[in-house]
This record gives sequence, structure tokens and C-alpha cells, in this order.
Amino acid sequence: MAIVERKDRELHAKHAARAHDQRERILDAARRIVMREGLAALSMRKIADAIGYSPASLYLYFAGRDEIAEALGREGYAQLLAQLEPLTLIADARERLHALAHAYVAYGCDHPQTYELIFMAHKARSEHVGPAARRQRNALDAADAAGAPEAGAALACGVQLFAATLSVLTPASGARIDCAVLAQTLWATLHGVVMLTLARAGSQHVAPGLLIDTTLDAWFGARAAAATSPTAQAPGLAS
Amino acid sequence: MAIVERKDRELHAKHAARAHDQRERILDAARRIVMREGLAALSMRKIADAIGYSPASLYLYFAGRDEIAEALGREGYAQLLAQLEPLTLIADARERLHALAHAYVAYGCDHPQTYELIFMAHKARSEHVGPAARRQRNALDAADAAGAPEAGAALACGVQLFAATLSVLTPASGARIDCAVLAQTLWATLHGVVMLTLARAGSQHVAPGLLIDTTLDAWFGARAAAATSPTAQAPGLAS
DNA sequence: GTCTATATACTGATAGAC
DNA sequence: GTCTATCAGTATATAGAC
Repeated sequence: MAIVERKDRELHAKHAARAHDQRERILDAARRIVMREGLAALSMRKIADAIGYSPASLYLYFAGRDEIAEALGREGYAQLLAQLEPLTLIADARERLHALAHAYVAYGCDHPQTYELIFMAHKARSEHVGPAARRQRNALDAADAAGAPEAGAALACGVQLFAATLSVLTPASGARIDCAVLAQTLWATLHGVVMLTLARAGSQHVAPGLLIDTTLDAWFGARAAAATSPTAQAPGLAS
Repeated sequence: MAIVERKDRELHAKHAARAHDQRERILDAARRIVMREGLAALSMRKIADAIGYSPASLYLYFAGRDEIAEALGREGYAQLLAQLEPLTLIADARERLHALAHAYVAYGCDHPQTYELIFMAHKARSEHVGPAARRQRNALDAADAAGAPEAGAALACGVQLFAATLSVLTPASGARIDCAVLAQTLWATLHGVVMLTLARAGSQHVAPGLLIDTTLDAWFGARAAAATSPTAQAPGLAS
């Protein structure tokens, strides 16, 4: 009996590992497609072609296209947080906030497709969808209820990163401002900068880095110049 | 000869007017669909069904779906500007800026589909598209070159509205800031507030009006209270 | 001018053979 | 577990009859 149980366990573990590997293969292919052609171009057929599967087989590992996209979004969000987190170690609050803000926008501008994926989860849920997608959505909602982190909560957790730093800074204006609200406001600004930069809106375009600096300067006054290297900023952004 | 010419002119005018009417009918139907079901649900079939046409007939008046969507976007932008323009008459600069900012965000939040249309033109041009859409795009670019206002330039013109007001206000911080850059920054913030509000991102959501007030307070200090009606703000936003 | 009919190329998703 | 074959849609776009 013990032998049978052990064999059974091993078999299950093997299957689980294999299933996990297949999910990874699918996600890898999906990620490549989204990076190359954008989220809108992601389809089950393309993923299947990329890994030499039939479209039908994908449904053994994912409930549907939306679940794959959501998994990619979660990945992207973790990646964004991973880039921001080490910056919280910067001692000077002013510099820390500066670095966080620039890094956030740099990430969004450097990885537009990933950034889109991160915010897609919200839109997908509030949009009108066809009957098939609706069925799919119900399945996803059930998965959420079962313990998967809700995307809104995940994003809010990112805002905490800013709130902690903002709490030890005082605006140049005399206004007393709730630092949680200030964090949301800053986040909105950064999000807006990313969106406008990606949309290339406004013919005479202002560099995203300058927009961030302008906001922080308007809030807290110009930074003490020269004390720190003025060009040491997040990569990918000429400010 | 004169009679023939006149008849010819009349005939042309009649045809042009009729074509214009048909375009309007098509745009009306398209607008209704977008308002009800979102931009993604806009299709030639649905428009044709709505006005009792065959899909083929629509191609007599528009080059394709994208041209219809772009026309709607232009309409929406004009509508947005029309709502902002009267506010430029407010005498007090501080109040004027406040009213403009709230009205901008209110418009975006109250008309999410129209707001999406306004910004869609940019995305559509920078995204990967199929061969048919590419052909279509070339036609549109040609139309632009022929004199149609470019969407980027149009949006930039909206920013001028803010720049004019910002030029007569001084930030609470001592920082000297280019008012054109400040206008772009404010615009980014307002755009971000709209986007985040529409995405309902962040579980514990902060009211959009509060985010705007927080930005303006951080920039220029808290408003002189009580002097003006504190609740007289743009419609649709409980701040 | 408007239609029907059709071409072409997709999509997500499923049933059932192997 | 994977496949083929297919369903039931979607789309843009065009040719040719009336």
C-alpha cells in the first residue's frame, strides 16, 4: 500500500511539473507575440503556431486567451515592482522619490506592451464582451474569488511605495495634504506621462523626464542642485 | 451654355448635400454604437444594420472603419474644447484654472467612449495593422497631408488653453518653471486622473476631483476658502 | 446608389478520433 | 495529451446585378 501511494505521489508530481512547464512554454510564446505585435494581436492560434501545438491543446493549460493575457499582466507588474523596490533603499527622501518616479515612467515607456498588459485586467472586466468572453469572464472571477490577487489591489500596493516616501516630505506650498491622496495624485501624473508619451500626443513633445521633474519641483521646490549627480537617472529617459 | 453650367452646378450641390447627409447618418449611427457598446464594438456591419444599409454602401462615403472612428474622434475633441472654452472667461486665474481642470476631467469621466475616441487616432497610427488596414492608413495619411488637421496638433491646441492661464500664476514653490512645460505636466496629470478613474484602478479609490485639487494645491497652495462658492465645480464630479 | 453575394482572413472555442 | 476538423462567429472589402 505504501509503495502504491508513493508511486502515486511521484506520478502526480511529475504531471504537475510537466503541466507547469507547458504553461511556461505557452506564456513564453504569448509574451513574445505581445512584445512584437502588441496585445491586440495575441491569439490562441498564433501562440499554438509558435510552439508547434494545435490551438485546442492550449485549452488544457489555460481557460482561454484572457487568462493568458492576465498571467502576462501579473508577470509584468511583478517586474515593474522589482525595478522600483531597490530604489526604496535610497537614503534621501527627495532623491528617492525622484528615482522612483523616473523609474516608473521609464519602465512604462520602455515596455509599452507590458505596461498595457498591467492595466488591461481592469478594462477587460468593465467592458462589453461577447457571450463566449462572458462565460470566460465568469470562470476568471471564480478563480479570483478562490484566492488569486485582485489586480486593483496589486496596483494599489505599488502606490504604497510612493506614499511611504511622500509621508516624510512636505510640499513647498503650505497646504496640508494627506500623503495617501498625494501618492495617488503622483501616480496619476506618472501614469498620464506614460500614456501621453506612448501616444506621442502633442506635436511639440516635452521629454517625459522633464514632465516628472516639473511636477516634483512644483510640489517640493527645485532640488538642491549639484549636490548629487544631476544626470544619474532611470535608464531610457533623456530628461 | 450658361443654363447648362447652372444646371450642372445645382446638380453638383445637390449631390454634395446628399452625400453630406448620408455621411451624417452614418456618423450618427456609429456614434450611438460607440456610446452604447464602446469603440471596440464598432463595425461596418453594425453601422449598416442600424441605418438599414448594406455594409458595402458605407464604403461609398467612408474609406473604412478607421476613417469613421477618426471622424467621431474629431467631433469629440471639438465638443471637449467647446465645454472648456467658455471657462476661459472666468476672471480670477486661480478659479479659471480650477474650473478648466475639473471640466476637463469631468468630460473624460462622463464620456469615456468619446474620450477614448479622441486619443485613439494616435494609437491607431503607431500600432501594427493588417495589410488591409495599412492600405487604409495610407489613404488617411494622404487626407491629412491634403489639409485635414492632424490629431496631435489639435490636442496640443487644447494645452494652450491651460498654458495661457498658467502663465499668470506663480507656483508656491520658488521654482521658475516654463509655463508651456507646466501646462503639459498639468495635462498629463489630468489625463492620468481620467485614465485611472475610468480603469477604476486602486481598490480604495480617491475621487477624481480630490486628485485635481491636490495637484493644484500642491502647485499653488490651498485656495482662498469661502471667498467663492466652494462647491461650484464642473458637473459630474463630486470632489 | 444601393443591393446581393462573395472573397479573404481572421477570431475563440469545442467535439471527438487517435 | 494531442490532434484534426469544425462550429459559429467576427471583420474589411470588392464585383457585379439591378
